[in-house]
This record gives sequence, C-alpha cells and structure tokens, in this order.
Amino acid sequence: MSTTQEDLRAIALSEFARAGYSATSLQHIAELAGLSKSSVLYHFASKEALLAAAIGPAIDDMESILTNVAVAGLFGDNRELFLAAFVDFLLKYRLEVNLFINQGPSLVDVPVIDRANALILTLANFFAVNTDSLEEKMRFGIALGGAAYMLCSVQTFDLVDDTEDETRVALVTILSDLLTPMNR
Amino acid sequence: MSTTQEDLRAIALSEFARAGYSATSLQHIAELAGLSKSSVLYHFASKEALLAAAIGPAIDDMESILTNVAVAGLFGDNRELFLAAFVDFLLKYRLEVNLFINQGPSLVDVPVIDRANALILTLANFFAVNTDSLEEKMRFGIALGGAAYMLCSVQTFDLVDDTEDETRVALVTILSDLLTPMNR
DNA sequence: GTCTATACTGTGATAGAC
DNA sequence: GTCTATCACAGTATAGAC
Repeated sequence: MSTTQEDLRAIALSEFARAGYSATSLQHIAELAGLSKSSVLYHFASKEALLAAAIGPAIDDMESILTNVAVAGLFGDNRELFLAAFVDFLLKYRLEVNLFINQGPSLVDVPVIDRANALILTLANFFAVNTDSLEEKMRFGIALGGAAYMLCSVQTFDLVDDTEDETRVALVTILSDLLTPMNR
Repeated sequence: MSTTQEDLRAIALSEFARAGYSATSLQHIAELAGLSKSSVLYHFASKEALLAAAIGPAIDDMESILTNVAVAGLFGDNRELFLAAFVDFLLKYRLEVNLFINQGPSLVDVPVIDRANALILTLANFFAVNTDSLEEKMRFGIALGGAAYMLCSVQTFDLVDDTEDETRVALVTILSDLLTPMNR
C-alpha cells in the first residue's frame, strides 16, 4: 500500500529533480497527486519540509556509508567495498543525487541540504588527505563527481535501463582504475 | 569601458549560475546593477532574453569546436587538439557551463538551451559512434561530464584559483588517459 | 536611458467548513 | 483528511512621464 504522504514525497522528489525546486510549485505537485494545495500542506507543513522528506533517506544512507569509511579507512579491500557501496548508492538514489548535485549549491540555506553538503566535504577530505598532488585530487573529483553526474543527471548517454548490473560492474571498474594511482 | 548591457549580462549570468534561473528575480538583478526592474527590461526584453544573452557566446564557441571535430575527426593528434580546446572552453566559460549542466535539463523549453542540448548530443555521438562497449561509453561520459562538473560546478575541491595553468595541464592528462582506451 | 506606477498572474501559507 | 476561500507578497511585464 502507498500512503498519501509517500505519494507526495515521490512526486515532489521527481518534480524537484526534473524541473528544479524553485520552479516546482505546490500547486503543480498537488495536481499531479490529485489533491489541492491545502491538502499537500496538511501532510507537509511547508515546501521545504517536502524537500527535506524527499532527500532525507538518501542523506541518511550516505551518512552511514561515510561512517564506515571513517572507521575502516579507504585502503586495499576497504576501497573496493566503498566503491561498491558508492555505486549502489548512486543507482538507488538517482533522483536524490540528481537533485542534490544540480541544486545543492543554490539551496545552501535549507538545513537538509546543508547536511548533505557537509557529507560531501567529508568525502572529499577522505581522499584529499591522501595526496598533495593536484592531478590526484582532480582525478578523484572527476571520478566520483563524474560518476554521480553521468549516472544520475545525464540522459544523453542512455546507458542505464535494462543493463543496471552491467552498469554497476563497469562503473566500479572505471572508478577503481581512476582511484588506483593513489597508491603508486 | 563596460556598458550597462554588459554589466547586466554579467550579473545575470553570475546569479543564474549561483542561485538558479527561476530562483533569480529581475528585481534582484536590478538591485545588484543599481537599476530598477524596468530599466533592466529596457535593455533586455524579457528574463529569457537575458538568459539567452548570458550563455549565447559560450554556445557559439562550443558550436565551432564541434564543427572542427566534425571536419577533422577525433583520432590521433586531433583528439589531443580537441581535448585542449575542450578544457580551454571549460575554463573560459565556467559560469555558463555550470548554468547549463545544472539547469539545462530543467530549461528545455528555452530555445537557447535547446541549442546547447543539441550540441551535447552531437558531442556524445562523436564518441559513442566509436565503440559498442558500455564501459567505454561510460568512460567518455565520466571523463567529459566529470571534468565539466568538477571544474565548473564543484567548489568542494577548490583547486582552481592561482593554479589555472597547472589545472589545465592536469586536466588534459587525465582526460587523455581516460579516453585513450578507445584505440586499444 | 531610467524612472514610477500599474496590471496581472502565481506563489506559499493560513483559517475554517465539511 | 480534504476542501474552498482568502491572505500577503513577489513575480514578469507594460505604459507613460521625465
């Protein structure tokens, strides 16, 4: 069964990611849900609360992934485990990641987005701390940012449907390649 | 000398990229320029016209880069030339690229954005045509998308200031690495 | 070329009936 | 839990004075 709350959350997530948070009106969300604006605001106190509900679960999961990294580190087998978890995360939360990477910077003052930004900073530091080389840092940025961007945001290469397993494997391979020079 | 038009274009570009097109009001742009809303609309007939003026030059340049690719191809030295031009493009039009990659999909109905989307599709096809391998395609996507994303959109790794030359060299190296397997 | 004043629409949000 | 009615406000855009 799907509750009205869950429906609204899904609709809002989809529209926020597709058209943008500020370009999506409560009116439009209400229409898609077959409700009135007021009914939407009964379930979620504000538009911001709807945004928080939309991306909250993804942020929670990312937080637990990074907690693992903080405990286990990023070397050897642990890096492979992290990459697998990271790729799974991207595939599971495509809309949320899309919303965040595209609109995160412009939604700085929203609390739930700030949490996410802090997590990204944490992740960046895990990698940056291991090298002083500009090229290495850029390699990490391109790898993780590029993977997230291509997988969650770009429809140009429509690689993803039907071949999710293949996508997953290929992505882990590429990221592993890109990040391996760290140990040279 | 800087004309009022140029000022407005620069302010609009910066705000559209930072806060988002739909989140940026003409009122705000007018305030930053020290003008009234109406004066802004005297120089640019509409908000959309301002957007078109903001990213138009970048689109023109990208178009000429891709025309070169169409003529010269992407193999051997030509690929190096393309990568150098691409990286220079990203560095020159950081705000425009930021605006486009983050908000392009949500501004589909705006004519000037459609032109840009068509160009990206062209670029994707240049690479996609050379391989059937999913992994290869993803490699290209991550390389070009990741480079654009990291360089123009991410402030997390603040690699860019003061070291633009180093950034340029490192970026070409990484992209060359990532795209080389095409010839294996 | 810039302004004030205005028109019109749409926004997020609240109050209160059912 | 959903609705209608309403609010206060911000949005783009136009008209016309200077």
